[in-house]
Amino acid sequence: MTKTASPSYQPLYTQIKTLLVNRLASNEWPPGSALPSEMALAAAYDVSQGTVRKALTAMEKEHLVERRQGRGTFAARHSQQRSLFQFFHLIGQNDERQLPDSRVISCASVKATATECVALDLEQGAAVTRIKRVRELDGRPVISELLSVPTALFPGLERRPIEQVPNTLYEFFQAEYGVMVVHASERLRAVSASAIDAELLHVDIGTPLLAIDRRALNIENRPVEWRMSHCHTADHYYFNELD
Amino acid sequence: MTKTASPSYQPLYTQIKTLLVNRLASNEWPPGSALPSEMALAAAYDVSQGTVRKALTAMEKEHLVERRQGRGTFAARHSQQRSLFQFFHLIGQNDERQLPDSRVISCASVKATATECVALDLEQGAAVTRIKRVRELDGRPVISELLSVPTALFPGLERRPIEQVPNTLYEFFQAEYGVMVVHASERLRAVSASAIDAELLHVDIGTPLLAIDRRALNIENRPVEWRMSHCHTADHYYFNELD
DNA sequence: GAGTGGTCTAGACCACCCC
DNA sequence: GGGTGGTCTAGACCACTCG
Repeated sequence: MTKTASPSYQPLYTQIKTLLVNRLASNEWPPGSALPSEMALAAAYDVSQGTVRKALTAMEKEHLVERRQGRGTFAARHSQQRSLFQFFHLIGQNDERQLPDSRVISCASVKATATECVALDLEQGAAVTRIKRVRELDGRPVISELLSVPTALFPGLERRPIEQVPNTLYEFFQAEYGVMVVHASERLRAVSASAIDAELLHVDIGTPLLAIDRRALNIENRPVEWRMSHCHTADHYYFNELD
Repeated sequence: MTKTASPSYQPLYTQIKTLLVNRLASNEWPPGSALPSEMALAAAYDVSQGTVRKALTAMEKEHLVERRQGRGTFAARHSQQRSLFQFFHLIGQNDERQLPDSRVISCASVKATATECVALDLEQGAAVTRIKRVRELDGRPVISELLSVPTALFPGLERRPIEQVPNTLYEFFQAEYGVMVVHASERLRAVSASAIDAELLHVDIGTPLLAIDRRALNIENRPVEWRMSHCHTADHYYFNELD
C-alpha cells in the first residue's frame, strides 16, 4: 500500500475501505462469515491497525459488516431485526415497532414496463418477477404492496408456490439468491385507495393512503428491487428521525 | 480527568463529549463562534488530542459543531442549507431540492390544548404561540402548516407583524431567541384535505394530503416546537434515505 | 510561517468472548 | 489463557487557511 501523490488525494483508510468493499462484493466473505482480524488485515495491506480500524468502522456504519468485541468482524447478514429497524418504518399508535405478516397474492415473471426498466436500470424488454402481497399488523390488513425484481437475478422465484415466498424478503433474497440489499431510498406521497386497494385493505374507495415508492440497492449500488406500498394510516404512521 | 472504575464504565471520549455538550448548552460558545483548539481542550481536560478529537467528531455528526481544516471548530449555526438538507424533505418531480416560500396567515399566543401540552412537555394551562402559514414551491401553494411553540421560550413573537416572521424559522429562532433546534422526529400519515386545507392549497375537499407531524428538540432534548404540515403531493414527494 | 484540523503510525492497556 | 475489537496515548507528518 503506497501513499498516492497529492492530485486526487484519497486518505489511506478510504483506499483500504474500497479494497475491502470490493472483496465483500465479490462474495469472498459470505454474509455471516468472519473477516480476518484487524491485525491480519493491517499486515496484509502493510498499514497500521488504526487505519484498518477506521475503514472497518466506516463499513460498519453502512451496515456492510458487524463488529463484536471479543468475537471479530463479520460480513453483514439480513435479519428480522435489521428488516425491522433499517427498512420498516411503519409504527403502530402504541409506538411499538412490529414486523407485519404477509399474504402473497401472486408471483409471476412478466415483461418489464417502461417504469420498471427505469427503476431497475434494465434493458427494454427484460423480464421482471412481480410479487403482489398484503401485509397485516395486529391481524388487520394495513399495506397493499406490489414489488418487482429482475428475473435474471432471482431465477425460479416465479415458479415457487406463493406459500413459500416468505415474509422478510431481504433475508430470503440474501439466503436463497445471494442478493444483498444494503440501502434503499423512498419517496412518499398521499394517494386515494383504488378499488383493488380498497378490497385488500378493507377500506372505502378513495380513502387516503400513504404511498411508499422504494428502490433498493445492493453493495454495488445497483437497483435490485422496486416496490410500491400503499399503507392505511388510520392506526399506524411512518416514522422518520431527522438528524 | 480521571478514568472511572469498571461499574457503569463510560469511555473517556464520551465523558469529554458530555462536558463539551453541556458547555455548548450553557451557551458558553454561541452559535458560529470558535471553540478552543483540540490541543487547548486536550490540555484543559488533561487527555490526549485524539480523545478530544473523537468527542468532537461525534458532535460533528450530530450537527452540534462544524469543523473546518485549517480554521477550527465552531458551534453549529442554522442556515438555509441546513434547513434544506436536514429538515426539509419535500422534493419536486424534477428531483431538485428547493426551499419553499412562506406566507404567514396568523400568529398569536393562546392557551395550549392538551395535545400541545403533551407534544411540547408543558404544564396544563401554559401559553403557546401558534403560527399558521402556507408554503409555496414554484409559486404554487403546496404545504398548509400549523405550528406551536412555548410562548415562554419566544416572548414577543406573537406581537410581531406577520410580515416579519421569516421563512426559515429555525434560523430565526436561533438568531432572535437563542433557541437552537438540533433534532426532530416526524410521523407521516395520509389524510383528506379539510375545507381549510382545500382553500389554502387550491385543491378539492377530500384530496389526499401527506400529513407530517413533527416534534423539534433542542440540544438538551427538550421539545421546542410542534408542527403539523399538510402537503399536496401531486407534484412533490417526501424523500427518505434508508441507511 | 504559524496555527488548525486530518491522517497515519506504534504501542499500551481494557473489556469481552470462548476454549 | 489467548485472541478479538475498543480505548487511550504520543508523536509525526499532511492539507488547509490566514495573515
